[in-house]
Amino acid sequence: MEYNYKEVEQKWRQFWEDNQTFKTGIDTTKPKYYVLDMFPYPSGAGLHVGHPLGYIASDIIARYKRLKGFNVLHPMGFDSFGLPAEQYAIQTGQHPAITTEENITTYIRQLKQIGFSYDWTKEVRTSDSKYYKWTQWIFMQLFNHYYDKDANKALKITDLVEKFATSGNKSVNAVCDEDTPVFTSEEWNAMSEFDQQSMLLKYRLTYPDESVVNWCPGLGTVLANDEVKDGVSERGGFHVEQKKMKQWAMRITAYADRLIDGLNEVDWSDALKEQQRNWIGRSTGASVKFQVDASTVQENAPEFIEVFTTRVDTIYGVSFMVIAPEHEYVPFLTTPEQKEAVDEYVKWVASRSELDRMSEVKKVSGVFTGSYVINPFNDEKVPIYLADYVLAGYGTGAVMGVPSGDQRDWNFATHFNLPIIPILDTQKDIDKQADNTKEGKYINSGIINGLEYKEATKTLTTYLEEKGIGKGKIQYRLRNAVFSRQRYWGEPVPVYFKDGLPYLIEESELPLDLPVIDKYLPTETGEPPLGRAENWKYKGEYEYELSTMPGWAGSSWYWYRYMDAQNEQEFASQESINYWKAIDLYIGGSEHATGHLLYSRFWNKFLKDLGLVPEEEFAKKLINQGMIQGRSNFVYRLAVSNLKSLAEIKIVYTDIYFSHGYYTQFKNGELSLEKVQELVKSVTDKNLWEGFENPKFDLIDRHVDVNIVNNDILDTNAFKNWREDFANAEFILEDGKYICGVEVEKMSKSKYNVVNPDILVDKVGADTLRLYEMFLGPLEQAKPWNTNGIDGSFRFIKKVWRLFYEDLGNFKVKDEAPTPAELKVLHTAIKKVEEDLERYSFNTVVSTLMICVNDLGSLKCSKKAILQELVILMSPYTPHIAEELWTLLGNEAGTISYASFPKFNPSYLVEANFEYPISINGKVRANISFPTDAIPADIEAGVLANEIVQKWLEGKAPKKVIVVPKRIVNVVM
RNA sequence: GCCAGGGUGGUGGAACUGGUAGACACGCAGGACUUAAAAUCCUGUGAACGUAAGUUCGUACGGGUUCGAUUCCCGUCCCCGGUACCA
Repeated sequence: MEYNYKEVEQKWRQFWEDNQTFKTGIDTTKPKYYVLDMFPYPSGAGLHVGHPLGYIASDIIARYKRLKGFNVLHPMGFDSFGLPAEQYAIQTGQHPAITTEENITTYIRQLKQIGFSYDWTKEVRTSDSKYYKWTQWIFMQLFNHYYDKDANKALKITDLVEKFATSGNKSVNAVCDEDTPVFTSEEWNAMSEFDQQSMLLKYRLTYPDESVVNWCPGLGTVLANDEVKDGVSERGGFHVEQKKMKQWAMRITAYADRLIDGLNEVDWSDALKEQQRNWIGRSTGASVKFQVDASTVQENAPEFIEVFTTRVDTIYGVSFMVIAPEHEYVPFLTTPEQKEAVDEYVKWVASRSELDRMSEVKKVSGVFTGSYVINPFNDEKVPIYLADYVLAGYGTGAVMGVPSGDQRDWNFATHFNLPIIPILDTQKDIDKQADNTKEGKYINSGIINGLEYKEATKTLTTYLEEKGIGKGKIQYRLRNAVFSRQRYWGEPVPVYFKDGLPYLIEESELPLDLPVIDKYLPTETGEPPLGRAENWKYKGEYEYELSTMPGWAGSSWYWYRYMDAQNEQEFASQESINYWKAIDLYIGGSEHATGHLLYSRFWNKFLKDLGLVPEEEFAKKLINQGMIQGRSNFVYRLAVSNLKSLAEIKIVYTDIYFSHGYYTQFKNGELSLEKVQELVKSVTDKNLWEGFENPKFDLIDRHVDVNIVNNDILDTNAFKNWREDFANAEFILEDGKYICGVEVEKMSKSKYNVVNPDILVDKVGADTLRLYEMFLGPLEQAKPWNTNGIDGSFRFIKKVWRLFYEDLGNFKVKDEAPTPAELKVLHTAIKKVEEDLERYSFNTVVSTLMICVNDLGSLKCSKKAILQELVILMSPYTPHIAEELWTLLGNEAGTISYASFPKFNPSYLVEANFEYPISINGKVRANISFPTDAIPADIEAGVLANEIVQKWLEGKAPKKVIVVPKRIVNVVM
């Protein structure tokens, strides 16, 4: 009897839904396990085979943990705010909510087909106002808190106000803007409401700030770096410039140290942790103030320029200073002679994105301002340059140039003919390249001459602090996160403006719903789309914030909402948060390494400070799944042409398609016209070259829908039916097949390489798809999608079925006692499956299951005791067929989901004899055979076993014996 | 550029802690069953040489450490992700 996967799978999906098999609640009698997928953005292209990869893995773990007796929370939802729906709205006028709703419906339908054990009653959508009410609520908490460095946590802003009123801000050790002045309580109390509120903004964890954005005047909007290609907008090709704009910011830097320290307590890959550490970029160094040489500068020029350096010890090697081209000091430092050159340079830089500037480090560019600073240590005059490798937003926007110790500075100095001063006696070849060594003794270095690195740094820092011109400082690469977007489809910021200052709306007024607007573009005056909303004023009077929140707002806390998704009083009840606590296993793409995962950790720490959540880190274990790339297929169309003269080229595209092998020959210049003409004759009587003088041909590659290609072989009939212009296609085959070309590209609609899971579920069933996706390779590795091997997984399912049914359709499972050989096969599998799942090696489990089923097939095993355990073992991977077989074995329907995982018994694996492989002098191989009960303990333990070998060599003493557990690796004679 | 990861047969990959490289699967070739096809089952399948036993080479490339390296170290090349407004 053939296994009818369609019927069986449908039946069990229905069963799970009808019986709410996977609905989870608080159950204190069981240990809890929270396994979560990074929720998807519901794009218009629907779910492709890359999405389920991580979902299948997490589902396997969820099902495995249920078998292990855990109460498992395994939810799914949608990160449904985002740019694509808004772009679509701009193009078509359809409200993003409608687009989003449609896409989510598709996603849910597709997800349900794969048999995930989600508790759908806990679904969340970030664009649902019942959800974003709480995103806005968290924003309000951030606004109402500041970071106290002494308490090392966020505290209420009202506490801060109290402190200001009683003792000013001198004794307050809090994270705030760099330019915050010191004031007394008297001064504070004398301040106007406006000044007090402005001052508090310098402390709040979210605050309005000036930041640089990609401004596109042509579109009247701000663009993501992603939307800018080569200095122009991807959409429309308009000019893009860098512009400063008022934006909400999140004071994530307040948490920088805790974000670094917290990495020690999570089980994430070292690579990912390293990336986060580097992103935060804590560097210890010093800030140094350089006095500006007043003789050449303009009025209002600053007295000092401050730089941050991690190598204060190189200060005597400074031969120039560079400030960012957009630095506010630039106009004051530029001399009249240099003005033209400086203006031109600044203009050029403004046209370049930050990414361009960072990327093209090899090309040195810059311009002299005409002014100088004085090196405080040796009173040397140092020229001030502008260069685009210095970014205004990082540090002080100014750096000191030490060509002998830094390659970029060296390149700059060489380009502008600036001196390169050696500062360490160990530096070599500094006329050819920089040498960044810290070894050796200082030379040409005033007060640190003859000292070594550590002492020198200490001496200099002390000197700086004594003179009040600098201090030891910890600097972070991490910048405060920009939190506004000039977009429509995002959470409105629950803020209104009074007298130019932001105020929160009342909590009771949440959610602040997105207003309805008719067009989704910015306003004519350059305001964000929300500026179009009519009569949208707070209390009918005050202007609301017109920006919306960024994509990451809603995704920075969603795992708590799943715990109690319907709660209208809180973002989740304390009871549920304290039960589920944190995510035990989180699976998602590595592209979120520094975005989502960092912001989420930040918000989680903040919520922890408020006492709302119990854990400092939100995800204990994290696995990054690799990206699935597309694998495009090509057909090769024959084009016939003649080249009479350049003016008279005639090209005719024929309906003849050549198999890939001919294309390869063609590319290598091995395919002659005669050969092509001969091949063409086999499919058509027409002379395609009739009337052509000097005939030529070409093979044109075209993408072909991968869904009508199987194992790179084209389904020629499906191709003819695919599109009208292929209806009359003729094919030049190889070995009777039309073989397509292959290329790895991004998955995209236009390349016809999007493989849709629905089609595969229809063709081979959800179990096969689940099995195959896991079998593809290590979860964490990026790989192109390839459907070629899926038959192997399909065969596995059919083989399992045949363990239960004879060819004639009789159920053959017997209630007999299993043989030792059968038990060995089963228990080998139990051990491997368990071990591999515990280390999240999803692909090797599939091999283990395949070997187990093959072996049981060879043993013609149809014993109930064996098959029952096998079915449980398979159930996380192939739940549908497992459910079916489980009931066929006489168990109650649906109980397999909470059955217990087979217990491994090592005694079934013990052999009577064990062969120890041995090699002598690295070459000759032989085996020593021992009865198992006589295996020497020192071989098991992997220690030297000279005696044993000597005995085996009949008395000859080996020089050296190298033994590893269960193997004598080498005997050196 | 910078940060991080990767490169193993015709293909996807396995080898977990430095210990018999290529498990498992796809594909291919041959065979069995069949009127035939499909399905299924069996055998072979890294390369070179050899009738064979076997020998040599072989984990991107070049070096190093080690009795022993796909694994550790140094250098080079190539591919993928991130690079702060894609999500």
